[in-house]
Amino acid sequence: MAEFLGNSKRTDYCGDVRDGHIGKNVTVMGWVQKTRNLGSLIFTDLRDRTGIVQLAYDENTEKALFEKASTVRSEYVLCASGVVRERDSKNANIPTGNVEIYVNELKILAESQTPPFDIVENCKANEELRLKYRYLDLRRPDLMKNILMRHKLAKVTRDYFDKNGFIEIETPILIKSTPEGARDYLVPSRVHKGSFYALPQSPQLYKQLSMVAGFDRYMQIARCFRDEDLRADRQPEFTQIDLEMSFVEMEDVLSVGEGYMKTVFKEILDKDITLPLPRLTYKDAMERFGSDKPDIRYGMEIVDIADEVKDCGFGVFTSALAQNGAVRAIKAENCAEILTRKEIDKLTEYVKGIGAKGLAYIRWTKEGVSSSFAKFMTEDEMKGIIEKTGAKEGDVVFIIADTNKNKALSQLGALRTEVSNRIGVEKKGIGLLWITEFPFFEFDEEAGEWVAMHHPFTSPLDECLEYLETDKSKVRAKAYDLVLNGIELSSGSIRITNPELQSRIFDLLGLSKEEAYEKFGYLLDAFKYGAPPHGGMGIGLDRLCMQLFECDSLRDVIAYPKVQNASELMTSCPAPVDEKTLAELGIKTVENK
RNA sequence: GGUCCGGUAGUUCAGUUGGUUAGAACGCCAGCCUGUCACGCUGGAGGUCGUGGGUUCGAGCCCCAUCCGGAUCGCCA
Repeated sequence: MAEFLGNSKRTDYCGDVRDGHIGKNVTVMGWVQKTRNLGSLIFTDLRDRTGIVQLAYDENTEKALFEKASTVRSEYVLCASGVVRERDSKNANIPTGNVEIYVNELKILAESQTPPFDIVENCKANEELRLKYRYLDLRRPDLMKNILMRHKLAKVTRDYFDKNGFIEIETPILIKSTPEGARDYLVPSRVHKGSFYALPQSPQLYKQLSMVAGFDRYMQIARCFRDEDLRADRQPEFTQIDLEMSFVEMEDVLSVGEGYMKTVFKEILDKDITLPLPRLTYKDAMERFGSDKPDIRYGMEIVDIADEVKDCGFGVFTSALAQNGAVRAIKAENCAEILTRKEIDKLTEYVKGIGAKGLAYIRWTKEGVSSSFAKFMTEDEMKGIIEKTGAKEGDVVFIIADTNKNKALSQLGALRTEVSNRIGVEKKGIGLLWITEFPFFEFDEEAGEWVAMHHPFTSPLDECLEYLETDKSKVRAKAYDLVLNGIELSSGSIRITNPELQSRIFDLLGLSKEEAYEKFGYLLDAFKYGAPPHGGMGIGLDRLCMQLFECDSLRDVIAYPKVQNASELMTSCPAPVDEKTLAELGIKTVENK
């Protein structure tokens, strides 16, 4: 039977009891990790968010108390008072292992059913089950630690930006839908039937308006929402460290951004990173790594072998080159034994899955060189490829040819990641860098038109303005991403504040004056009243945690995450609502087919 | 929307070519136990093999459908 807390007050957290407490009376509260009943001796490990301390009872313990202690089971909530004493036999494995609490008063504050899985570090239980009982999952030390560290990161973040003159401003959660980019989550309006609010994909326009207002430097730890399919590193609601600065150019924003990263790595991991961070232009990143978010902790860079194969007998290569395409290679070192024919076949399937026409390879084992295309090549041509890629015995070279150079590059980029994971390439250090000079436009093949790669308020580079109307492929933007270990951590840009340039851009994106005004009129109006030059960025807090705490999934750093179909298993949301509620909102139910 | 992987005791898993009563470990329950900390020893309970069909003399195993979870492509300005 559970007891009342009464006048009991905690004197110490479990994990804090140390040698210095010996001889003192303490009161601790927490959950039972484990009891070990030896007959006339009982030991109970009591856990709270700080750690574990051992409670002890022996033959001198009052009989009723001893009886009570023997009824205690896992996950019972206890309030235990007693004298801290040195242990007879110490446990070097835990920080409190020198001492124990010799209990003289015990309250069972709550009993517990046997939990559906063990509340232990590295719990092997299925994630589905753990998510259903998320409150128990969070009790586990590793997940508890992640959430506590996340708190610390948020504190470090606010401190850093406060020190640098940023003001935290809360922007609305119910906003106007701007159907650009990702799908919006919509909220029906009861008062305005048939009209909807949207949940923000980011506070983008509000932070720009805050610059017009004159706050000069804004930041917010902002919740953002996107109604798109989930991934291990994508949740439908996520948190951004959102910031915007006035009277700045790109260098100023990057400087604040990398100063923040340095502070974070120091404060959270006690690691030093060197500034300024390395930079790659988008073009170079694509040429070298086939990705705009390259993991630079390992090599395996892309090599152009066009010169080596341009006159060879292999039609796949020559025809790609003849049509202005590309033939590029990557070299995976010391993995010819791991990457058997069968493994290479799997990789071929993989690249075909992402649109490649095929995968050529050279595999150099102790037995010699084997290759999918050697029969079309002269010995010198093969030698040329091997020399150009620097391959040696034990290596495998992969080659992709495509009539579209960018496709070949991005396919090799994806292959590079896939191969590095499969062969377990060593990834050393912290792969933190800026990617700059993103293209302003990208060609949407399906729609057959140029669309904005970033958002339409991104400023083109000054020297690219002349190409706006003449050659969209040449226009680069004042847009920059921060990449950490192969994931996009942050994205930002300098914004357009010149109304004429803005309408030129809308025009080029096929947005009429009326449409533009309908969608963003309030921003365009605001810019008529003195808009300072400004720019900023948004840093993915969840992704940052994921990297800092070395987790494989965002779900490990978000207290209450959603699963792949965007539902939450603990509360079973989303859920239907009753007809009356829907009627109030002016919504008719549609039979779901 | 596509592709792939998984679902057997509370948990993690094993389960041969389709063949007698579906096993192990941990956990749980009971008893014993004076220094445990993965306590130990003895005994016990615990299963709609995700669900629904089908094939078969016979299905955990084969086939179809479906649900749930994961990875990934599309998607994510």
